[in-house]
Amino acid sequence: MKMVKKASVEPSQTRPMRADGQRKMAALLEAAIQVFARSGVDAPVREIAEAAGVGLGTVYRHFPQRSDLIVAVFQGQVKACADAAAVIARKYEPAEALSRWMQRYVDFLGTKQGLAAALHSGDPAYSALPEYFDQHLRPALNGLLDEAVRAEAIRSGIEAKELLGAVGTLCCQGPHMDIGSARRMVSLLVDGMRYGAIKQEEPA
Amino acid sequence: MKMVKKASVEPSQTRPMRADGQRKMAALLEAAIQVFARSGVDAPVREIAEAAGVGLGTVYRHFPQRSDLIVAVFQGQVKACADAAAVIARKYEPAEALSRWMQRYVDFLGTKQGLAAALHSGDPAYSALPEYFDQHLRPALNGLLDEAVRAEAIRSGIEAKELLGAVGTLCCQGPHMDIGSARRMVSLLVDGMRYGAIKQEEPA
DNA sequence: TTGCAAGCGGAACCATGTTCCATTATTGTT
DNA sequence: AACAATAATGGAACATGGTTCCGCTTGCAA
Repeated sequence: MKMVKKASVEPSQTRPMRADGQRKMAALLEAAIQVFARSGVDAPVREIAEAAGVGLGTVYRHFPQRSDLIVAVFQGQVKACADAAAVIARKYEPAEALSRWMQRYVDFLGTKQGLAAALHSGDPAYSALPEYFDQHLRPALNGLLDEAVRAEAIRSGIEAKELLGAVGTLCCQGPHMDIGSARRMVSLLVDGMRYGAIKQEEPA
Repeated sequence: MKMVKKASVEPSQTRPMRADGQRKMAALLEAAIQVFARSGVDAPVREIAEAAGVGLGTVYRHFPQRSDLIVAVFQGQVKACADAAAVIARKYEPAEALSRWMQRYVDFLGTKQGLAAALHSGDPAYSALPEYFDQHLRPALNGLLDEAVRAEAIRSGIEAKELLGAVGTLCCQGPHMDIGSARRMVSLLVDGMRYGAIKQEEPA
């Protein structure tokens, strides 16, 4: 059992991807990044295939579901967003940290045309997305939430999953996608949590 | 110039709709109500046509855009929701009235599978919806908002349109559409407005 | 060099929204 | 009552976009 070098994505216990396969996959990822940025995450698959100089079948071979492609493209940024929580928590007091991280998440979603919408579409083609996001972001948010509650800066009893979902929906105001509006509404949401805090602070 | 009886929808300054036309239109509306309730507002047009025992062409003759059909089906309920604002305002203090009306709106949107999503989809087929909703609901909400601000129960500077949009998005959590979650998040939003009020009340 | 499984391309299929037009039905007029 | 004008109908046809399928090609190990 020789361990040949593995491609970034490989089924365990099996041979590594063929060289040309890896090449196409990389081209696909590259193209998807471009196309998603230009036309949003709901760009036609054909468009991505063409941009990558690849057949449709090849797209589906590497990314059986549309959402697999999206996850592949954004996983780095999702992780970065999750990691930002700890950094922010170190710099600010709990409630402020929570607020800032929420805005950080808004900034991420808000600049990916169609991502937020896809996240909540319920379209089976995107089914893997909510799971992926929740799995990675919930722990991060939960940490911030716990600290803020412990500091009595916000009310308790808020579900991270619910909050995450709310931010996601607030970021999908159609195509006009006014990120400023999303930011204001999320800010209102955070203030709502402060309103029920044990220690009632003076609002700015 | 004899005023013949007019169909519910008729271009001004023109002959009334033919008798069979009115019949089909009524059947269509009837069927749409059923189908929307059963399969959501994004049900295939063909399904509605079939349910009404009508050809596809007939659907598009009476409702050139998909959204026209939706508006026709829900206009009564939208108006009722708008009218509820005045009633509620008479019964409760300003902030409470605002809160209750917002929940009223959530209840409306939340029980119409897919309506909230359509409202924010940006899909040109639904383009008339946001306009219609905004036009009818904004004045209602503005009244409540003004009173609450005047009573110094909430902060000022909140845009009714933005708030309406936010509630709409919060109501489209995919198909699972947990109305409880939407209610909690909207409640948080309202509390957020209270947090910035001049007179800071004691939270419950 | 050669055999074969991995990988490829894109035609074909399905679902859905929308348009078009030959056919049918209603209605005011004669 | 018969007719002409035209409103209204139904559904085939077109467009778009996701997904599947399969015969051909190619990298790789023997």
